[in-house]
Amino acid sequence: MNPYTPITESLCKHYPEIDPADLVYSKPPSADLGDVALAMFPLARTLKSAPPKIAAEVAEKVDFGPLVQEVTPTGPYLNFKLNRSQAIRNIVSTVLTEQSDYGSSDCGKDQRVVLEHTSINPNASPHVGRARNAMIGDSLARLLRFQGHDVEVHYYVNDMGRQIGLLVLVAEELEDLNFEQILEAYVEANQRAEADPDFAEKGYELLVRMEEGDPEVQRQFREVTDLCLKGQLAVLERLGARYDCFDRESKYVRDARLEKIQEALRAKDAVFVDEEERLVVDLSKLGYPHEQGRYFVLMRANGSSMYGYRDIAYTMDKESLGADLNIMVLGEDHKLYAQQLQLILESAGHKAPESVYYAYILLKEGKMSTRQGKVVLLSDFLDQAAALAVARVEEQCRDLSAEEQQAIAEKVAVAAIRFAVLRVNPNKNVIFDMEAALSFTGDTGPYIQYCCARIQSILRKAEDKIPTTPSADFPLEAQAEWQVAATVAEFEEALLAAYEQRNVAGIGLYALELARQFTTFYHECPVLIAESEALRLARLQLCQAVLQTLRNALYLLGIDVPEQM
RNA sequence: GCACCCGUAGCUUAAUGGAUAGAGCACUUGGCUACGGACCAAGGGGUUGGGGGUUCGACUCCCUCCGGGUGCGCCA
Repeated sequence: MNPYTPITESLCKHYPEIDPADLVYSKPPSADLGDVALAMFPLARTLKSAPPKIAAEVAEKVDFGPLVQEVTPTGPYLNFKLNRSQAIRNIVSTVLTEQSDYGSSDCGKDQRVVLEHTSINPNASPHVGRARNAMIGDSLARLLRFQGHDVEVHYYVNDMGRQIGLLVLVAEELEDLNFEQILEAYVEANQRAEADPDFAEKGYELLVRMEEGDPEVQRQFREVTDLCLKGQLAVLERLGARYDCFDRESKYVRDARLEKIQEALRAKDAVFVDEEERLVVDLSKLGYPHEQGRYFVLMRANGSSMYGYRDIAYTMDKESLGADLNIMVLGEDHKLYAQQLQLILESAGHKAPESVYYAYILLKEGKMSTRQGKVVLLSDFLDQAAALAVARVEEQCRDLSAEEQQAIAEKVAVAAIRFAVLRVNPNKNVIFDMEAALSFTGDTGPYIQYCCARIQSILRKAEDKIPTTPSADFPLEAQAEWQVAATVAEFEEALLAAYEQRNVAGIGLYALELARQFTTFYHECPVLIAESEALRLARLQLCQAVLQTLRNALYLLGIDVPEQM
């Protein structure tokens, strides 16, 4: 919602040539300048005049109606002092009416989306680095749905390939393999393959038999990957990530569509068998401009397929679902690979999906390393965070059962990790600081949850049924009241930016800002013991509106709001 | 070597090319007879990696150098 539309309308009425999209409202740098500011720069071209001149002229000539109490031109800016009571009333009323839809601009209406994310290799317990994909993907799915899209979330299960072959070999030697042992088994398998060429060769042989359809080998692959996937999903489930479809890579080994791709490549003379008998694509024939990354191997000499070959079939399969948007979340290490895949698909007249990239999560000590044990496992983090949180909850929510306390602690733990990861722009490396992520103070998910808990505490104590329509007598005009309401009004714009940029980081920063504004209001403006009944009710409604907005924002980040904590 | 991403306060980070670069952590000082102190108020701390350029105006765009991340023919 935009509470400033009356201003826009007045301006456009006086200057019909103005494009309303050029009117961008912002907060003035200092509160005594006014309640809302409007920059004149974008109007300079259409009105053929200098911004400061425009500001002065507009302030003198345009009648802005009852919402605006005062207009002051300040250089190239126009600063408005508003009838705050009226403006806040409009904002609160909108939120209380739209409730859990508040903030949606419904821009994805009637559009279907296929979104693939997470797709962790089934060989180990997910660490927080891998989980960045799941958190970004899951939040993106929530945002797309919130904006009206019909979203289908896909998870590609890499249930074959050399790594699984080696894992099967190690698994054979163990009595009963469980999920916890797989991380170790995987490391061991790789070390052995490096040291012992025969062992490595056995892995490749297993792969060939798998692709040829040997039922026993297929059973073994299935057993190992199922075990891994099940364990991984249990951890991802704690994060709140949900998937609609699991697509197994092994399904795409002998896909008929790959023949068509080969034909198209041959027609452009872009595929050849190299000196080591591999089937290779020469991407330079498809317009790839560099020497590095020019070759893309489809099949090994022994006839088994490479990952990319199967992925071509999988990508076409997703394309055939006919969605309006086809999006995948990828680590930045896949950038070149995705570009290569795109060239191949487009050469055969297919459309590659839109990629959303994210950079790696690093530790303060440097890169995460499985072999050196320098990883933070997601489950370990959640366990530690929940243990810390439950100690606090036991103190502060004594009337609750142990189960309820544990459930709250788990929500706090998830908020801590999801917020710590999602608030950073995805193209930047996240420096993951275990201590900071476990502290729950400052710019954190639990801080926002705490703000919500306080609001709910007020609402509980008020015991009023809060009407969704604010009364005509709505005496909110204090600075803190205005600031928090104005921030509430910015929600839709923040979500639209997140949607367009496919970047949910802004939602986290927005929620943080709103929570901070509310806390200032909370300390300055007593609600339950306000001077008048009208003021008390208006403030309760403002509280309700802030809570609703924070809930909606946190929902998009996959963070639950506990009633108490 | 080539390509892509990043570099902002001691640390972690924010800013559709626009007003005085905004927060959190840490540090200093103050605030609980409380609508919940997982909090608030105030303070110190910045040549936005270096150097050029474009622009009325650059953290933002272009060039270059330095530093970090990522990728570059039988891993997935």
